[in-house]
This record gives sequence, structure tokens and C-alpha cells, in this order.
Amino acid sequence: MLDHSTDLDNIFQALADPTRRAIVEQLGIGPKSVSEIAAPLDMTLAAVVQHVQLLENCQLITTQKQGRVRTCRIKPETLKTLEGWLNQRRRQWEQHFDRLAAVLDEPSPKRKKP
Amino acid sequence: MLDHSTDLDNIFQALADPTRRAIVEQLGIGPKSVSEIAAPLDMTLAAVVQHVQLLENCQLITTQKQGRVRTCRIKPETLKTLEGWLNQRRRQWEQHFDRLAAVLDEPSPKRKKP
DNA sequence: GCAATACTAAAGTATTTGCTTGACTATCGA
DNA sequence: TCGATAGTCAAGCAAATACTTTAGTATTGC
Repeated sequence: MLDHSTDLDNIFQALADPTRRAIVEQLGIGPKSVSEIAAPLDMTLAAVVQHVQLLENCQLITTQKQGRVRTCRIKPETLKTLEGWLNQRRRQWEQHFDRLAAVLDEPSPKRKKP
Repeated sequence: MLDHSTDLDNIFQALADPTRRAIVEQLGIGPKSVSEIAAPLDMTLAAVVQHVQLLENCQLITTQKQGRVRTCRIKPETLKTLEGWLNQRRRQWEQHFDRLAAVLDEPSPKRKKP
């Protein structure tokens, strides 16, 4: 693996796991404690804690502990990083298709700059 | 790992690797052969071939071989799967914030239940 | 024909990942 | 105060990942 470890790496890596994506989806509905997140998942609480920590490390969620309960919430702005990359790609291939379309649309020397 | 292995899993997994993201970005500019893709990358051709195969398997790119040259192009529609998920998330947390805003916009300065 | 080119396939390896178990701490509620 | 609850920490482990090397097979150009 090359060394340009970016935010994007960590975000994609985090969301590549179905369990973690499920957590993000659940927190999209509203905040939850670690136990509440764990309840429907078929794994130990310890495993869920590790997923939660990873999601917090890459800023996809924030957490705060009061008493013995840690409450988790999504941090929507981090998904904007993803959206940004995706928008770049879309712009790129839309441009690519425009160019392709331009070539295909060229039945006579009439369009664009000659 | 749970068993709901989806397209989304594979797409996120594919894009979690910086090398593969770089390939997708390069192909966004235009089609390239495997060797052309490999040229700027600091790894063997064999390694690049493996990345290309993975990207093709999860439909992020298409390839076709003519003669001894395999030409690779992005397949933009696959990124729509990603966009779809992201849009769902955005809708979700926008709604969440609307609800939050509604609570905060409560007219009375008293914050307790009547 | 023959060598260089452009991959491809298989096997091996170091590291990372996604869990588990077990022991431990802190807090709440009766 | 005492036990149940909520989470944390550290090892350990099997499987997956991102490479490598080696040994091929088709094509192409001269």
C-alpha cells in the first residue's frame, strides 16, 4: 500500500464494512448508546465498541459519555468529503462524455471552434 | 463479518485503496491501457493487473482487450450506487436536523414540559 | 523467425482486519 | 451497600489484503 493515507482512505475503509455502514444508517435516524447500537447486531459488545471507535477516529460520528452511557451521533460534515470526491468524479466524466458527444455530433464542420 | 455482502461493500472496499482511487481518477480523464495505468505507480505490473481486475469485478471500470493491449475505461453508472447511498444519508440527517431545529425553535423560553 | 512487448496466472508473504474471550472499571438503582 | 448494567482494555486468532516473484502465453514489429 502506498503512503498517501488520506481522510478519504479512512472514510471509504470505514464504510466498506456493512456493520459500520449499518451503524451510520442507524445514527442517521437519531443518537444511540453503544448498547442500543449493539442490540440488533450479531456480535459481542466489545466488537461493536471497536467499530464505534473506528467511526469516531475517522470523524464519521461523535460520541460523548455521561455516567456509564456513551451516546453516539453522526457527524454529517464528514460525509461531505466523500460527496466532494464523488462530485469531482462526476464532473470529470460528464466532461469526458461531453467531449465524446461532441465528437459523435460532428457530422459537418459546423459545431464548436474549427 | 455479517453476510449481507452487497455491491456497496465492494464499491467502498475498492475505493478505500488509494492506488485504486488513483486509477479511477486517471480513467476519469480518459481510457488507458494497463501499462499506461501502471507507469506512474510504484509497484509491479502484476500488482496493477490485480487492482484492475478488482475494479472490473465490482463494475467500477470496464475493459476490453484487442491484440495484446487491454484498454480500461470508467463505468460511471456504478458510482451512482454510491451517490444513492450518500443521498439517502443526507436526506436522513437533514430531516434529523429539521426535527432538532423544530425543538430549538420552541417559542417559550422555558425548556421544560408544561 | 525472433525478440521485445503486454499482459496473465499462481504461489508465497507480511500486514491488517474483524472478530473473540476474559478480566477490569465505573455508575446506577433498589 | 451490593449487584446488575455499560462500557473498556488487552491478547489472541483466522481470514483477507496488498503486494512480491517466478513462470508463463499471446501479439507485434522488424
